[in-house]
Amino acid sequence: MACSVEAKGIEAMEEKSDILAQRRAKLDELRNEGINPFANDFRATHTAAEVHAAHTDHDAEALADCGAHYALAGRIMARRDFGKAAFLQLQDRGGRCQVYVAQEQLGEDAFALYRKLDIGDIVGVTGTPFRTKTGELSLRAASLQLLTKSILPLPEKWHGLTDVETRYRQRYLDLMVNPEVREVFKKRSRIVSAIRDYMVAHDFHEVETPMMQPIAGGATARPFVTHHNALDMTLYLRIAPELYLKRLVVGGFDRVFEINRNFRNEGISIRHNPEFTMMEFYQAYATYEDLMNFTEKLICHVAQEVLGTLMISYGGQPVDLTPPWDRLTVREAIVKYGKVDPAVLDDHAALLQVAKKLEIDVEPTIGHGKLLLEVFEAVAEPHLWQPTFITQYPTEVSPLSRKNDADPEIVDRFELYIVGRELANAFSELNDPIDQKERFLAQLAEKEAGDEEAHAMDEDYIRALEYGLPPTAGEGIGIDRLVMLLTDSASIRDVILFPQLRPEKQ
RNA sequence: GAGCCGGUAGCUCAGUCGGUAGAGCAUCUGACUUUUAAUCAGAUGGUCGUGGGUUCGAUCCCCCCCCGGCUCACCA
Repeated sequence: MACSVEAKGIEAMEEKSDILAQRRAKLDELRNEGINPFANDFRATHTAAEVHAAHTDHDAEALADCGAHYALAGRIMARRDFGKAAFLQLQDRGGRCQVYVAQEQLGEDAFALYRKLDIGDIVGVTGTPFRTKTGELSLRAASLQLLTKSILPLPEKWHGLTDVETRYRQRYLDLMVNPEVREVFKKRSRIVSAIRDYMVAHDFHEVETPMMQPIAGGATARPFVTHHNALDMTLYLRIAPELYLKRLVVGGFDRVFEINRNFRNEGISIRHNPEFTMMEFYQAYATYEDLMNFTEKLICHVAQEVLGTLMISYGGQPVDLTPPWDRLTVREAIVKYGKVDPAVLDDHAALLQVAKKLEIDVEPTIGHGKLLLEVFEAVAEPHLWQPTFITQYPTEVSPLSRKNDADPEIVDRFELYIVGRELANAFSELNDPIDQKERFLAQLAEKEAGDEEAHAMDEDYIRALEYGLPPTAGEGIGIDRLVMLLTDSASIRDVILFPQLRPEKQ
């Protein structure tokens, strides 16, 4: 018995020293005093940003006379106590506002409550604006109410939260204490809105197509596999919406777009997350050349709208988005950046030698088109820092693109590169059902030969083409990568709120 | 999947050529009615990522594993 009493004593001591336990004890104390630590009867009239905006030009005298009265709600991010008065930083969705709490204004009871509050608590404050000695616009609290008690301590006020793992796992904390992170995600939202507005303004119709597909088509990538119990069937998370969107063009939606997630069961890197956001859009009676012009205008519109400039910087290097952007063919890019003799580009054996010299790992049986693309990616891609359209892709690597009328070895396709990264991929769509079926069959042969990423046969898509897909051009724009570019973010995880991580160890 | 780097208090970090650890901030107690990382005095706080090995003794050395970052591979 004596033993258990002693154990209890130790437990109590440990509890007293533990911040979580201290905060829990405060919770109980507040409840015992009849205060609801999770009240929901406060209505803010303004945000911190609105208060600042209303009084930017007001000096102390003007403020005293303005007669304004505000109710703000937010989280206490900092406090500086001076006995019977204190300053605190209140943070809401619009920013921060300093609040001056003094026993003189609040009264003894309310001030006693204030003293029980902690950094991290969410409160409602009413009061009048004034300027402190140092000129900071502040709210003189007339009343203070606890709205939500926080029982975990916030990261440090000066260094903040820098541990990358914690920032990704506990994004709520990251957003709470790192204002620049909040800005990135606000910007992301504005970018998506600007894109959507631009598309709608150009008569595109927004749609949503299946994320769970019986055939994962529209791209070459390994899919995630799942199972529907009631239908007892295998389903794939989509790797692209392409084939569904084109079905809609067949159906008469001449201009469609979708901004949504794709899922690809592949490696994770600074540029790849298993789920990522793409905008795909299709325009009937247009060609890939029309889309190049459109893409320039779209991205410039977004940059101008969100950043107010076309001269941006990424990773410390300038990027000039001013149109017109450079246009190079795959071959021209290889010659320009790889210092490769143009004659070699048509000589398979010689090009294989070039690839070998570049230490590109290629199968000896590789097709010429694939080989060209491999060499292009090795020698040219890293140099494409300023916005550049690359055209004339080999037919072999473009199973859904329309062949060029003059040269069937290439297709009417472009990819857009900025800061050495592929940002968009577009082509005039293949709308000949017989040609499409043959390309699917060729892909099928590759699949049987062991290529896991080869495109699957989609009979219904062929059927749709047999009804007639008007001449159409389509494009996919990687939204995450565009956001990375426009927010100067080094990692895709910095523009995805909850990037994929392994589960936290318990 | 491979290579390199990292994991120490709530947060940001230091440290121990092997003798069970420190600082700042946060927290607690006290002082303080215009601060701006407020200040001053005192105090609490750690299974040093997990498991094993070597050793009289491991947070430190060795091995396995877990988690993360970067590079590469796959890809957008």
